[in-house]
Amino acid sequence: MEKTNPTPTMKDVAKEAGVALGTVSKVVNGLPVGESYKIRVEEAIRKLNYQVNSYAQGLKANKTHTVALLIPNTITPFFAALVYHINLALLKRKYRMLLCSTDYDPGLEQEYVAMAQQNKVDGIIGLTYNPDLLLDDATPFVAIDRSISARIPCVSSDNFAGGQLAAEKLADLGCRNVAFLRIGSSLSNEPNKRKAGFENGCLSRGLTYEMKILNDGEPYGEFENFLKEHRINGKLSFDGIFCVTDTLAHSVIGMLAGLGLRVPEDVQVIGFDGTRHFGDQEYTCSTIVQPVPEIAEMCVELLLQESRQAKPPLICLPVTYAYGGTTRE
Amino acid sequence: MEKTNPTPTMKDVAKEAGVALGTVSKVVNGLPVGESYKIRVEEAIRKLNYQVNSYAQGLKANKTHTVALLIPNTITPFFAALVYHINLALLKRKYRMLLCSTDYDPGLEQEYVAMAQQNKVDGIIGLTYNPDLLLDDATPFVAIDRSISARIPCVSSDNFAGGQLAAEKLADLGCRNVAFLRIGSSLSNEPNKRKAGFENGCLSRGLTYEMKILNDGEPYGEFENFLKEHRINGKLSFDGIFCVTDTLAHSVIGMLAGLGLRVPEDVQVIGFDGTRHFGDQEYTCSTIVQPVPEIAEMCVELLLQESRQAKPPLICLPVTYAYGGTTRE
DNA sequence: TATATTTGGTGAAACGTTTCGTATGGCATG
DNA sequence: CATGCCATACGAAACGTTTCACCAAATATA
Repeated sequence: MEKTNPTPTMKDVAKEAGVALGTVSKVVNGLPVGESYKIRVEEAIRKLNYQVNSYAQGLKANKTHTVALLIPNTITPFFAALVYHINLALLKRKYRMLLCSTDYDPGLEQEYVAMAQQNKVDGIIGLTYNPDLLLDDATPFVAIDRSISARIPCVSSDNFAGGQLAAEKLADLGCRNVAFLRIGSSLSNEPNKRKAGFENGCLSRGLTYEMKILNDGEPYGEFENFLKEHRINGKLSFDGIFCVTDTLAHSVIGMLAGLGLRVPEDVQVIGFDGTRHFGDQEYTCSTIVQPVPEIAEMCVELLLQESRQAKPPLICLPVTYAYGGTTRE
Repeated sequence: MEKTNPTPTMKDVAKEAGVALGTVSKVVNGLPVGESYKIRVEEAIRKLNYQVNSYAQGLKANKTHTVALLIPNTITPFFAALVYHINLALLKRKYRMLLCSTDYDPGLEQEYVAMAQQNKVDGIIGLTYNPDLLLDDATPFVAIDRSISARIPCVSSDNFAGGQLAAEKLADLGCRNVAFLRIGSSLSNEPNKRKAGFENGCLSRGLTYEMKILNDGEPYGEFENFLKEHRINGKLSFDGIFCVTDTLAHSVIGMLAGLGLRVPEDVQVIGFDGTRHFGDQEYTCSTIVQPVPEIAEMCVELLLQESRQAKPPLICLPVTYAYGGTTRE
């Protein structure tokens, strides 16, 4: 009578195949084994529908083939794209992904890090906002966008060059007076780099410019006031806007439409990130594109590479401009 | 001399505290232990910075506090919102989430399921498209949107009612001739339910209607043709459009603008999903809102509830209408 | 044919928990 | 003061792998 084992173990397979435990282990792990043994074991595995217990594996090998990703949320399109492409890069290397959505909460970030380490993931990729995140040095860590410490590698896009590119593009498209728009006083400093680059670009191209930080609470009212202050004889005193993110750009475009201003005829708008609908070729606005697939690939590569480098690299990837209907081209 | 143990175990803690292994285990798991013991153990844990090895735990208890989520991608806003809210619901119960992005690939879906089961996650939540997905009955499974088998509970929003609501809303807002738009011949059947509901609503309100499936490849050209066919004396023969998703609605609105048609003055547009930018109060278009937080909560609840019910429930959650600027109100 | 050498399968030990039968100390009872 | 009982800490066994020292068989060498 066949004894139906609910979840067969290596021992069961060994018995079924009439071989030793270690032999089964070798077959499972692809180590060299005599052909006849291999066949018998594989048959037994099929017959019993055996699957390795990766928790036993993890316990023994202290390796889990799992990486934790810390990210504020999955809804912001840039984050969503990051999650997607990091998942892809991990899948390619047969790694699994533990998703940790932190909501920008430093406490939660720390909690997730502790959990990830306790959970013995093989590494952590983090886009975090806790300036004094506590890391053990047993678990490799790669930061995105924000350098955490001198010991931690960091991958980001070239935010300064992006700001500069936006200014140059607006200048090329005929703008003379431009504005930089961002929301709130974010904890991160990419916006500052984008702003600095934009400023630099404006200066080198002789554009007059204006910087405006919208209040997080009610950007609409503030933006309207901003526009009123800059309207002379019914005409806007600027003809180009660089928004710190595409999301903000979308809002701004909506507000402009609500105020009877045409984009790109009256004002040209450039965003930042390179958001687009999935599978769609079209960008949702003219934008500075972050190379998300490359960022993802680089993070995973750095995280999983065998040799820790003495001096952790700070990678800065190039950005590009893409037309998305909110500029003249 | 203090021996610096790289990763202390329960045994180390026991030695440090001068108690037995089992006592440490009890303290760690919050089981009743004499107060003096508890204090000594907790002190030792702090001193050694001990953390439980959850792989040993998983091996022993056959419980991992981890749930796998299968979803086509994280970029489509509806999916992104699902991921976010399911993560939240899991976090509340101190569960972790293994994210499996499947790209609509049935093979990859099956692979992930096998991996999840092998990995001994405590359960799987899946929005999948493989009609003959193979599941073992050891791992609880909850389906989203698509009922997989009679043995598997399924959570979805009321797509039929949503379609109906869209028709009624358009009727209320003064439309007389409307169109239903979708892209491609998706494998899923929610679009069909939305269409059926819409049809039903149109009939009961006396609207004339038209159904159009846009080709996945080049929706723009097709849509333009569709419009041309329905233009009589320069005027469109319909005044309301119901799009099967918000994403499609956005594209359609862009196309309409490109053709010189005003939304909502010339045509009113209603989407489906309830997409909005993160933290923003505003919907990106007028839309039928899926109750994503409730869907997430329900999935997790069903998955983790102790008692498997004899007859797995098919949950159908109510949808609502929300104004987003692309209708009269 | 006898010995050295290699090849490759064997199975016990160990990874860090949880569990549970056993042992011990304290307290109540007669 | 002796006995019985209860509460609770103890620690060995088990979970399912991987690893490695050991051993048997097969081949090569003299």
